[in-house]
Amino acid sequence: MMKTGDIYQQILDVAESLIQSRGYNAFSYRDISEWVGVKTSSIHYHFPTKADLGKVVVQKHLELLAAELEQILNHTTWTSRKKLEVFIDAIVARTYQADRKMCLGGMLAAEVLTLPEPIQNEVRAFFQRIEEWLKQVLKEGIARKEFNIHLDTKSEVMVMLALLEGSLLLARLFQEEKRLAVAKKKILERLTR
Amino acid sequence: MMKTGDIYQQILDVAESLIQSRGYNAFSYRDISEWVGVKTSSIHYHFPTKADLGKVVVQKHLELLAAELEQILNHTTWTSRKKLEVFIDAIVARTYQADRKMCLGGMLAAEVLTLPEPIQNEVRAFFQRIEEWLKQVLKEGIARKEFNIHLDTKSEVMVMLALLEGSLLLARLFQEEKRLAVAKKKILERLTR
DNA sequence: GTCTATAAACTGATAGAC
DNA sequence: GTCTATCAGTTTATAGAC
Repeated sequence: MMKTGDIYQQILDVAESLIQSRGYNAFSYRDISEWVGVKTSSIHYHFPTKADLGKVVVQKHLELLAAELEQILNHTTWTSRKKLEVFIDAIVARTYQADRKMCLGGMLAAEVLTLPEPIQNEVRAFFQRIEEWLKQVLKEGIARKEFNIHLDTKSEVMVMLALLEGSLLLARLFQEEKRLAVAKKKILERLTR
Repeated sequence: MMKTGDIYQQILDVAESLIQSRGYNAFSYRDISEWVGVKTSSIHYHFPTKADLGKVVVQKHLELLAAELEQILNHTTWTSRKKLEVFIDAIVARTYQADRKMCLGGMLAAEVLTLPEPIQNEVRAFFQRIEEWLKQVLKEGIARKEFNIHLDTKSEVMVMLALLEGSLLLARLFQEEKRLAVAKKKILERLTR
């Protein structure tokens, strides 16, 4: 027995999963139709165009992640380092460890030149939010003298994110989770030197 | 006036360009047809299936890159650091600086779960070759006491490549070439500390 | 080697019955 | 809200004439 709105959510979940594993250009309403068990016309009822669907997928994905990031920040007893560790673990858990999925944002970033503009904008918003959060944690760690005072937070955040995304891409290609462990270690090492 | 085999090469060039900007799943024989000026059936004459075409694109791309890497290595008067710089510049020149293209291997790595197996294997071979080369340069630099003796070359190579790929992805998304400059700087910094 | 013609499958999308 | 039926356009691919 399913409650109202359940199909709507199921469509979003399947679409998110398909984008993370196959990409925006490699999934169709038919795929979703088969996974959810409704006809493609029903999907169009909830999401008139594929661009609409894609946009909502990224929005909801960001909403959930942002809430999780907020929670991490609120753990006042955690060190800044611990917060970064939990963040990285959270990302890996919903990507590589979840059926070798890629980061939603990273996948769409690769396809960016083919995406409808509204989706492009959501993808940028996604990474901007993550970078803001990382910057906040870095500054906190510096203020607490936990991290190196001479860190350039702006470029340090860029490096952390790029290293994480690149490692997700390559770990998936080679099926080597070790690459993610290395990335995590090196990201954390950079901060205390 | 065009010599024999020219169409063959043109098809490869256009396909390579389309994959780097749009991805394997977002280009069609029709696209190539329009760019090259031949019918799609003529493309099938040269490359019976799309998988064949994709595979040859990656093979040739790797061949050219490998030759360039070989040449870099042969500059006996260059420092190891200089060799790495030239390598990074070469990658950026044929990606971001060439119409915001993505790295061919990186793009295909994102789509890996949707690719025909022969292409998947070529993509892995592509990155394996790059990593071998990087390892060689690192070891050379260490032997010359140019780089830190305590470097773990295996994981250091992973970090360099992941950071480069992630930066290409994000620089493209935000149209910020600065991200590539930062990546280059940080990659080189890691080696002498 | 390139063309015309054609096929069969798939795509995102709409109209209208229930 | 979901369905059936249908659309026009696209995709990869083949057969056969030139």
